[in-house]
Amino acid sequence: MPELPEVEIARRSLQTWLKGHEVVRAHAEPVRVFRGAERRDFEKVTGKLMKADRRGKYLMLQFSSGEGALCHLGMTGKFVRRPAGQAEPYSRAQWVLETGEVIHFKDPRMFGRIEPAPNGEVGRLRAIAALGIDPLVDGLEWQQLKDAVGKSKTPLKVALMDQSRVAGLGNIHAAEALFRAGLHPARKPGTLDDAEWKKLTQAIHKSLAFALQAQEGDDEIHYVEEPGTKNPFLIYGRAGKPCQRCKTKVQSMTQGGRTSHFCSHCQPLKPKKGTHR
DNA sequence: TGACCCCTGGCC
DNA sequence: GGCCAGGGGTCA
Repeated sequence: MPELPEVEIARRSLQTWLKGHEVVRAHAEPVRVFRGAERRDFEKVTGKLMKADRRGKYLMLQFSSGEGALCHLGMTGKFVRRPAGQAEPYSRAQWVLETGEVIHFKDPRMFGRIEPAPNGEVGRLRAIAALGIDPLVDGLEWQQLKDAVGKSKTPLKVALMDQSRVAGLGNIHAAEALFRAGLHPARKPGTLDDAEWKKLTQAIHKSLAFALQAQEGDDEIHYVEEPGTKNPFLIYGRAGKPCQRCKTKVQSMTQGGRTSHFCSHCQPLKPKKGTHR
């Protein structure tokens, strides 16, 4: 599931692939990915890639034609580079380079989104204006996290996934950060003390850094997996299995319509008295 | 603020 | 064969 790190990798890949090249033709399939946007406008998104920015899980691309695009990978969206003439399953949009190579936006489930817009408007679209702090672009200090999330009345994990507060965390990295910080996903944000906000901020940066370094120069993230498992994460997707730290059985619960995984021992709901401050 | 919906591959 | 995954938009 693309969260901030995967989108950042996509951004870097596009920059690499398009550097020194030119999109000579853009084509969009008649699919949901384009939502309300004029699909035909995508065909104007050509030329050299001038700028590739990311904010949260959104990519903002600007081209020398003057036309750009706002892209969201959704759950299964991905940019791939293929040789000329090679069919790509689930390709929803294509950029053809002067070399004949094709950059496909593939997205089997079509939760992704592409919105063509003139360069000057790409960064001002409503979806972008609504985003909160991006931990990589803006940096994220613990006071900022406390300000953005601390007043929320929703469970901590739900608040962390609220893109208008912190932009870029999804179900996986929110769960990972909470585990690293030793915080229960159902804690009320208002009950965290400063030490816990500091821990959580560090944990967010660590979780994102882990994902970004796991990628190592390739065009997609290859998480390092524990031997014998298919799951590289500390807590995400480990329901019913022993916690990697304390061997307590990992719990799962539904929050905001998403599954949350946590360890009731490492992430107690009631903060331990006297261990902080 | 929360429920519902979109969509389909993959897993049980 | 059926259910689950889930980001984000929309609507009550």
